[in-house]
Amino acid sequence: MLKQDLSKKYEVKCQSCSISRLCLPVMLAETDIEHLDAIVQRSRPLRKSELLFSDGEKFENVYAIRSGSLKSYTISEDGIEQITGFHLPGEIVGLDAINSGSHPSFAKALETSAICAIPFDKLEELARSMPGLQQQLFKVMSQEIREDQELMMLLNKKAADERLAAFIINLSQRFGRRGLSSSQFRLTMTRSDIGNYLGLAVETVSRLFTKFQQNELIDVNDKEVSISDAEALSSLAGTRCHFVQGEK
Amino acid sequence: MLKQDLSKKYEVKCQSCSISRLCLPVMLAETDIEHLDAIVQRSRPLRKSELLFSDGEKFENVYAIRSGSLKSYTISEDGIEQITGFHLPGEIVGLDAINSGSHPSFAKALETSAICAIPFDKLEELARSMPGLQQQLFKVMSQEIREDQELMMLLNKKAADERLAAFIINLSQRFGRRGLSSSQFRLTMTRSDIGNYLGLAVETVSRLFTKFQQNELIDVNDKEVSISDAEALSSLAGTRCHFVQGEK
DNA sequence: GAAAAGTATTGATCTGGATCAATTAAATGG
DNA sequence: CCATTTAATTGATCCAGATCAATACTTTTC
Repeated sequence: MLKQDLSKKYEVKCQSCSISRLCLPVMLAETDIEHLDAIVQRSRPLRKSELLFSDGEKFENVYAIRSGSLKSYTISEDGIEQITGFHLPGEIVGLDAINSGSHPSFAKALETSAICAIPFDKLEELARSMPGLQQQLFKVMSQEIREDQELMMLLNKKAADERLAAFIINLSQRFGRRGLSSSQFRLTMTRSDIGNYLGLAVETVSRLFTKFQQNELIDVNDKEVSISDAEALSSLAGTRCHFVQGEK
Repeated sequence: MLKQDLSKKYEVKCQSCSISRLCLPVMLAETDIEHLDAIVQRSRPLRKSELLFSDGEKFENVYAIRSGSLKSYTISEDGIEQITGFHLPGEIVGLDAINSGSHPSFAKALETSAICAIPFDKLEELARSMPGLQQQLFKVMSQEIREDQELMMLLNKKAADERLAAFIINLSQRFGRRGLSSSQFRLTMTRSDIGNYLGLAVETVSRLFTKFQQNELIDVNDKEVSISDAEALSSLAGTRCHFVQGEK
């Protein structure tokens, strides 16, 4: 590869980014996307286990995921890790830092991941002149609030198997929306991560994967999952499949 | 009271509102507050158990609480209620509806409560010309996201007594910030509401109140709570060594 | 102001999932 | 490549808190 290519290697413009329709530009006109693109900073991809930001770090950017996946988590005073979310391409990470001015959580790559850093002060300024961008920012944050409410229901009111089923269905839908198979995918997080997120012990998660397999709901081979009976899994999850079928 | 007074009865302007420093106007100049005040709609207070909005209702306003308290909650398909938050004066309710355009939750008054309705389209428009207001909106939403993360930690990783202690400490701090006593206050929600919110059975909540009283952490008389040992209660809410026995 | 409905407390019992323990499998790194 | 660490599975045991049950108290309604 030529030298000049290296410096441009990660320069996928918003205009040509494959997941822009799931990301901040979703509501923007072509010319507006260019303005957004102009403030976006791209750097070399994060490798597995590398941190995007840490608790206590000064808040300067929010981050859009272009490819790969991350987990975000907090660590309490007594050193206990709590995973607060898994993030896929098109999603915005770091919004929890706006209020205090410093990140209250960590974000770590679960696999090699390409990230766009967006300086928040510039984004705010841009949002003032671009109604569609302001709206999209409000929507993204609103959605995160709503999703946390659903998660609260999951953690407070659902049994272990319902939680795991909901988790798998949720991942499936999110993969589907990104143009990937919603019936077959690779888990980039460990069983322990899943348990941590869902408030279950690793052993319970492992046993449930085995049980789901025995009941022919899914076919699981280590990290590789394929959904055999989406209907039954959804009904166990207790969530209506609000996306009409037709995805492969 | 004279007739013309009735029509003006609830017209407490933002400029003279006692909790404006905790509400949206916090970062605004006097003239900006006037603009905000101009779009705020006030009506007769909600009485106990009246709904501010319901799941499925078209999203038009966000709401600022002037006095009283509310709970917000979702109801799953199988009819199970999940309380997602309790709201005090100065807090903004309804932000979870921005994304979908319709409310995904209910908000119900826990006592007689004065509410300001703020048309969101007008608020968005105003935010474009008022950087401080846009910033405050982002901050309020960011804070809600961060608080939900903390709650997730509480629900996933903490024992029943730690959850209730954290809940009481949290309420105490919020009352304090509103110029009320942080050591003595009235719970406006039922034991059942508290249990629902914290993922505990009513019986467990009731038993814990009794136990906290016996251990002289609090003094509780039905809805009236006074904190006797804030130090101990805080430490219970935060860190706790799982190996130490000694409680009977 | 009596009846009904909702709220709170306390005791007895039961159980889902945590914890402990052991083994196997898969990454990681020197 | 082998060695070490980390991840996953499966079995056995245990317990925090749910559930069931009974009573009392408090608020609402007619």
